[in-house]
Amino acid sequence: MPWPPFDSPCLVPAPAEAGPLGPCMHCQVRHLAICSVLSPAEVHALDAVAGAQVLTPGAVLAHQGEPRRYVYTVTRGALRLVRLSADGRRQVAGFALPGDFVGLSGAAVHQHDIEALGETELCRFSMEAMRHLGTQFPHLQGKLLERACTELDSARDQMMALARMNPTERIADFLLKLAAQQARGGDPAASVALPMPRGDIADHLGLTVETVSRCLTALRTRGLIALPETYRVDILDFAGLEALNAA
Amino acid sequence: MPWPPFDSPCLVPAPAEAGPLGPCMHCQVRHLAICSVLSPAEVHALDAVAGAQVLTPGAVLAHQGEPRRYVYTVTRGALRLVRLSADGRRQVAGFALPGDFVGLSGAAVHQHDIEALGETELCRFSMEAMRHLGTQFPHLQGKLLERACTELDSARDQMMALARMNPTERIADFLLKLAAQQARGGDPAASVALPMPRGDIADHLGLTVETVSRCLTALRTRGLIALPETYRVDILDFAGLEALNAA
DNA sequence: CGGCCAATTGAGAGTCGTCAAGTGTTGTGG
DNA sequence: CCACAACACTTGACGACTCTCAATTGGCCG
Repeated sequence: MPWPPFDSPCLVPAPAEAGPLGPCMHCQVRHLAICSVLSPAEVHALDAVAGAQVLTPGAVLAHQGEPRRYVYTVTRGALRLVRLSADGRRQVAGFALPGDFVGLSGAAVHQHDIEALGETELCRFSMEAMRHLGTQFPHLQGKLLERACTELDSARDQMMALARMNPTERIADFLLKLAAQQARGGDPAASVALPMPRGDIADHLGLTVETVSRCLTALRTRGLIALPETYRVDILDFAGLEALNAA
Repeated sequence: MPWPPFDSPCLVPAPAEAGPLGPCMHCQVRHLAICSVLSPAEVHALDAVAGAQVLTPGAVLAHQGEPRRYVYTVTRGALRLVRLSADGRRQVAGFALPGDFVGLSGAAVHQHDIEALGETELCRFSMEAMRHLGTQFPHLQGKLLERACTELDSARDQMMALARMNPTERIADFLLKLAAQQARGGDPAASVALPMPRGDIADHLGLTVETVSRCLTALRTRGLIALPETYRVDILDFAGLEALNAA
């Protein structure tokens, strides 16, 4: 089984301030990414056009170049966004964890392959329905804009990492971001699950598998992290990792 | 005078399909980036909250960390967005040319220094006014979302370039993008102005000044470009350049 | 128990960054 | 009007770092 294990469902609890809204009738989880500040009427309208979907490990949700028809929120598992160039070079644009929204793009066709890491559950919305809801509820569109801007900020962050950090710094930066992403606003946990194989990390950070492995070993040797399992990292020294990428 | 020359005002004509709208009363140019599909009422409302601003070469429009109060459209000249890390590493996140919109970000404070390359003219909108207009005209918010998504796509493009292309390919990619950006939808011109010094190109592409210089020389030697002036590149072989970055 | 795949570890080579010198242009001051 | 100084760009030599290639280890499943 080449796929990393998913022993925990990774269900993210809804924030308390979301109010007394029930969970989505389809995926049984709030659409955290876009709903946490919406009104009950808006959440209900979203639920009405949502559909649940389950992916087996390695399943491909969308292919590069296909017309885009849906957007998604991840409710369990994880996705990777992969771009392949004509000559075979591979770039992992990012990973979507529970609570993340997938599908913010200005293009009419998919810019990436979207693939499931482990068993993954999604909530699906047709883009047409989203457009309709957007005109009906300006608040929803404002929320989407906010989210797009946040994504833009983190994309620029990643550019800085790729352009100016050495491999060890990129790994440290990646681990800290992953911890924060999994914590979803709460305190980052010291033990971070790596839902993706080394090759995906490498292609995400512009490195090779060997370099990723060497850097992880180096961080472990320096006492900053521990590697209890292949697909798990324990962060022993947050400050030490942060000091590496003096952004 | 360390600043690249700006002999042409770079004023971009409004697209014909924009309809019979007059130019902005402040900057005398349509706010192309956001107005081209807006209604007359919306454009008028935008004009009413706009203010013109002129920057001298090297002037700093905003500092990293300052609270964000305005968003801008560039109408003449060019801007660069610069991020400096604590240990002095420099990253140029991007360049804004006439017609570009500056200020899409989810953060409350500026993530970059914004500096003028050559003499530059802007049209300025307070973020508060934009928010107000957004609720008043959902169409405007939709247009901003669309634009944010486009920016997101190009940011991911840039990540691919930084992660997986060698220096020569990055330069080729950069020149083609710059040509397209200056053409604004029309056919890219064979002669491309470089409003920025070599150091900015280097910090934009994650390279050093020396490497940028060597790669430009290499492209010239291979007959793909000509360098009639320091701050101008003639593209002699579009297909050849595109073949380099087989994305 | 053996095969398969991913991850790790090691050795060698190529590329790009660093340091240094040289070239060209611009603007200033004699 | 010319000389010089300042600055950016270019070119060259060298070295470090990361990629490539190869072998080994480790875990999971048949």
